[in-house]
Amino acid sequence: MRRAVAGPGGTVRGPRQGRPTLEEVAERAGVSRATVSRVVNGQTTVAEELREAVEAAAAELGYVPHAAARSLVTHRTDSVALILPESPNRVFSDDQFFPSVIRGVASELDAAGKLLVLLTTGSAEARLRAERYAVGGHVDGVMFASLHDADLLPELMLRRGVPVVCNGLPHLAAPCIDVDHIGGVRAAIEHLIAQGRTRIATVAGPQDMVAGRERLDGYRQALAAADRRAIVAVGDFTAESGQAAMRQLLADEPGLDAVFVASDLMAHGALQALREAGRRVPEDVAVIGFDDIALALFCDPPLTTVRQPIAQIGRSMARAMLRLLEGQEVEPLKVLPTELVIRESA
Amino acid sequence: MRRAVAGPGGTVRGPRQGRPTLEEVAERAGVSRATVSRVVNGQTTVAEELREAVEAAAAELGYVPHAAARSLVTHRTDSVALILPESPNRVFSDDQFFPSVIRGVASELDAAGKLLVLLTTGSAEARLRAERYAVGGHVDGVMFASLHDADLLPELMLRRGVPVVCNGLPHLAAPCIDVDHIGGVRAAIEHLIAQGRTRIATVAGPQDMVAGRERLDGYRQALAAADRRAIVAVGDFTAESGQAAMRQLLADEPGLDAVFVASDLMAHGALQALREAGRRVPEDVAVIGFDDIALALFCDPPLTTVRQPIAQIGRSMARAMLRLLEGQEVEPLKVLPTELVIRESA
DNA sequence: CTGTTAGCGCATTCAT
DNA sequence: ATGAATGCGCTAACAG
Repeated sequence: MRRAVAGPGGTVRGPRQGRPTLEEVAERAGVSRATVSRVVNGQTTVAEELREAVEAAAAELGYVPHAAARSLVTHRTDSVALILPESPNRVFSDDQFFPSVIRGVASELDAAGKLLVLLTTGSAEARLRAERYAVGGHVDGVMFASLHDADLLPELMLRRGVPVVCNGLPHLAAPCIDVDHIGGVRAAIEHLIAQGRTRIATVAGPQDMVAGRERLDGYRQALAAADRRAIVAVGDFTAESGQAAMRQLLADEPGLDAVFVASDLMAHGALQALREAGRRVPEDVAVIGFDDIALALFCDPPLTTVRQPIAQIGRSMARAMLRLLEGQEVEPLKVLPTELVIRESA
Repeated sequence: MRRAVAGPGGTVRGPRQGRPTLEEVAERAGVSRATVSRVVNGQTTVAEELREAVEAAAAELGYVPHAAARSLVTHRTDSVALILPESPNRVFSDDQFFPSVIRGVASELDAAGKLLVLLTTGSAEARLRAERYAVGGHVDGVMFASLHDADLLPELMLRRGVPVVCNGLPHLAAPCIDVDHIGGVRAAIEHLIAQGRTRIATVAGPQDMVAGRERLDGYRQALAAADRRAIVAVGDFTAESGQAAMRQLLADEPGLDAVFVASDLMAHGALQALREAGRRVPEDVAVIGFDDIALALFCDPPLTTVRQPIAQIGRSMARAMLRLLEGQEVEPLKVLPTELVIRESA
């Protein structure tokens, strides 16, 4: 038995003390370190007899390879980071977007035996830490969810030779996964027009993000095609901002009879604002959201919305990353389909 | 210059190739590796002149310490794992529990400059990977959220000398953070009794978890104190199971006039079952949930529920882990308060 | 205050 | 098929 190293008050000092090493396994099995290494890494060039001896010794000692030592020589860690460019509070708020992306990524990496490291970069320090973390070789690659235009981290990582996969910033020399924002929004607007709605407004998302811009573009295009006038207010994807923007729209254009809101969370806020103003949905004002998160079902009335396959974004990002790490080719831009889900609000 | 290693098709092989090392920085700055190391690690015992030279050289080369190399000698990684003992699909589902715990953990670790590694252990392989990951020294410590009784991972890690903090399994030689389930449930039942409800049923949670058992205990205790009979069905914390259990209760005891449901998600299912059965809430049947996640507000009618401070569980776990890693004392069991939030369903 | 030296635990040549 | 030797990049004693 190895002596347990303990501090003054009996407190254990340092995480791991008596962890068995390759060398100890080798000694116990009566072979060289190299042989143990071969067995541990599943090479087939080892005599059955020795292999069994090594396996027995490893089991008895409870040997587990030391990650850092191994990664120091292999330059691989078998883990991948997912960077969420918001604060933890925002990432794990009511908005199901990030959790769903994480779910997709996690299940795909899980299946590949890779580990997921989550990093939020809502602050400048957090961004710096993430950079040092990734560049420091803690992970084999980095995935970004829902990027803002001004975020330099992806480029920086690319320059450092870190494999990168993006969501929300195409044309970046890194594979990008996104959805068909414009197509989805056009379907929504056309649905409103087909209903006979004439004054169709929008609550747009933040304009420093592709998702915000393209959903607004889709709205403008569909309206222009029908020769209608655009009525626009801008939010930041939060419920509060949706409520405020809806109030603004009602003030600007009291006669509006429909609104496309660029996220379900904002749509929930917009519904509140409409209720405050005494407008009935959908009789007076039709409302369509975007995302189709669980909340859409719980809205009153249940929200008609453009569904985007959020978890699928995560899965696709993970798969692209896995291919990248294998040195296989990856398509530079993958666009997933969106779909109008009609419920009661429009 | 180091030879760049490239594969056949020009594909880069292995993530990082020409990354500058301590040695190169030292050479460029005209000092020894040790001096560079001192500067990089912020030691004050370096002459101003040399320090500046080193910093300049490091900046020019874009030097970032190699995590594995450092951790190989320091035995520290500055990152901590949070283990979520469910599948990714369950962890990141409608239930806000895990996301909220993650949020609490992330914000606290963030502030301490530590990194968060998320591991889901919903399958046997995932559990094995998590074990090897933690024991392999990838992280400095491991936190468990919402443990099941039969989960051996915490004990296993403890035996391996990995610092552990738990939620959901007390008495385990590892600090445990939990909430006052029993107190919260008793308050709920007393509220129902004060309303004059006489036949009070419960949809209990899974009985292989402390949260499930204690919430049922609280219910039984409060009923016994009032000399009432217990009416019990069991779910697994999902909405579907809540709906099924509620149907069961209505079949078993058509005359019930109140139900305490051990999670908001199950309560949402129960409300559906009650609606199906034509019972009005709260007129015919009062409903109280547990958790106070966002969904509770969106229920129809808005759900009276026992609030537990979920994000606070995460924060407390993180703080306990940080203290553990500092070698400071940590209280073995921390119980956070719960609180009855009265809305319209009871 | 600085440089020299010696490993950390492992995978991987290269001999045998 | 196996073992001996080497080095990944870094920190920490130890001298000076």
